Order: sequence, then structure tokens, then C-alpha cells
Amino acid sequence: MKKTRALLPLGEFEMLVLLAILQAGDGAYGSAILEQVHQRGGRSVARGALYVTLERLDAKGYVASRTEAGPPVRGGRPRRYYTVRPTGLALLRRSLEALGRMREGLELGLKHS
Amino acid sequence: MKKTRALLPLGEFEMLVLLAILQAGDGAYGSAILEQVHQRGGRSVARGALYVTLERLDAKGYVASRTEAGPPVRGGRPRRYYTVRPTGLALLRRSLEALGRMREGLELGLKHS
DNA sequence: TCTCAATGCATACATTGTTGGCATGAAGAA
DNA sequence: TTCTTCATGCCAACAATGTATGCATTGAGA
Repeated sequence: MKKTRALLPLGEFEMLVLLAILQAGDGAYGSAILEQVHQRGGRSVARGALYVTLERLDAKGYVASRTEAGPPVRGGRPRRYYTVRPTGLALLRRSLEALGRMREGLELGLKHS
Repeated sequence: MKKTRALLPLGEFEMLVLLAILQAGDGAYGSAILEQVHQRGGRSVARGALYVTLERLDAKGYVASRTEAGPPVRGGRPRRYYTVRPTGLALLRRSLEALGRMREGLELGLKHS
């Protein structure tokens, strides 16, 4: 984490990234997160886009990261793993709940939740 | 509608506004929409923020608007009513579905949908 | 050695998000 | 009638988020 900025609502992509980190669980490093966004989010973004967002989420204290030695296949070279911090999780919940309330009673015929 | 720009993913606030219009139904004019965002979205934004967003959604063809005579209490002065167009609805669905898939399997303990 | 693949990060620019204040016109008070 | 107050809508400006390209590093394997 770099500094502690405002407590503004999460952007759309920020939500996706936060959720992707949660989905990736322990192995949440760049490519894995990107993969989640691609698969579930059904959207392909450039790696750079992800890293910039991760950096910003980090700066706001919503995620934490540790640089750990990678798997042997990778020659043990380090990777940067991310985790969602309580603040980030809380904010994510708030955003999702707002959307949920916003949707209440509407018949949108979504294919998923 | 002004012009037809890109087909990028909807921003967070844009989703809220689109949903708010749907919630407001027939009476979807500025203040009514704002009220929905405030109540359900649990967030207070300046009127200007809403109008700018509506304008942009309009420019992208996601919403349509008609200026109609307002109620007698208002001396019949006109109001601008908005409706969500098919394109906007489709995009909204896509965004919500992506979030839905992104959430699948996660135990977030949300208070609502 | 040389090349390739996997990562992460920096740069730059486009799009969104947000606020504050201006303007108009009817209603109601003075 | 004149003044003040709402209710609306909109514009200018600026902050934050979204996104693509491309550079740099470092083992693996040819």
C-alpha cells in the first residue's frame, strides 16, 4: 500500500478485479487474476490495464500484495500475489448491495445471478 | 441522441442510472431518477452529475428522452423524461451478468441480491 | 549464446465520475 | 406588482478510472 486516498465508490473494473482476486484465492497473481476476468467477466483486457488498477487499489488500501517465490516451473522467480483487504471487501459489498437494491423488483431476465 | 460512440463496458454510475430509470418507469425525469439513486443506491450525487451522465448515455444511444409538459402543480412547465433503449438494456444485462458470474461461488454475505 | 515466454511496470491518453454554480420560469409572499 | 423561492436542466472544469502499447528483466531450452 502506498497512501490512503479517498473512499469513493468502486469503479466497474475495480469491482471485477476485486472479485477476480477473491476467485483466484491463494494463487492471485497477475495472470491468474486476468484469467478470471477473462473467463467469468467475459472480457479481455490488456495486462497493463490490470496492473494499473491493482496499483491503484493498493494505493487506496483495498488490496495488499506480497512478492513470493514462484513455482519451480518458473525457476522460482518471484511473483506478486494479491489479497483483498477488509476495507476493500467492505466497499465491494457496499457496491454490490447497492446494485442489488437498484435491481429489486425489475424483471431483467438475466442469465445468471 | 447526439452521436453514436463506442460500445465500451458501462461504468458503475452508468449502471446505477440505467437501473434508476427503469425503476422510475414512466416518471423517469431528473429528480425522480436522482431519488432512486439516492434511496436504493444509498448514495447522494449532485444533480449535475446525473445530467452529465444522462447526456452521455443519450449520446451513446443507450437512452432516449422526450420533453413533455410537466404536471399542473408545476404550472405545466416541461420536464425531460428518459427511457432506456434496447441497446442500453442489453449492455446493462451484459454488465450485470458479468458481475454475477464473477461472484459465483463466493461467499460474500451480502444483505441483498 | 540466442531466443522465447512469463511477469511486472511505466507512459500516455480516452472515458467516466463529480461538484458548483448559472439560468429560466411559475408560485407564493410582501 | 415586485421579490423570493423552488424546481429543473445544463455547462464548465477538474478528478478519478479505464485501457492499450511497449519496455525491461530473468530463467528455460534450443
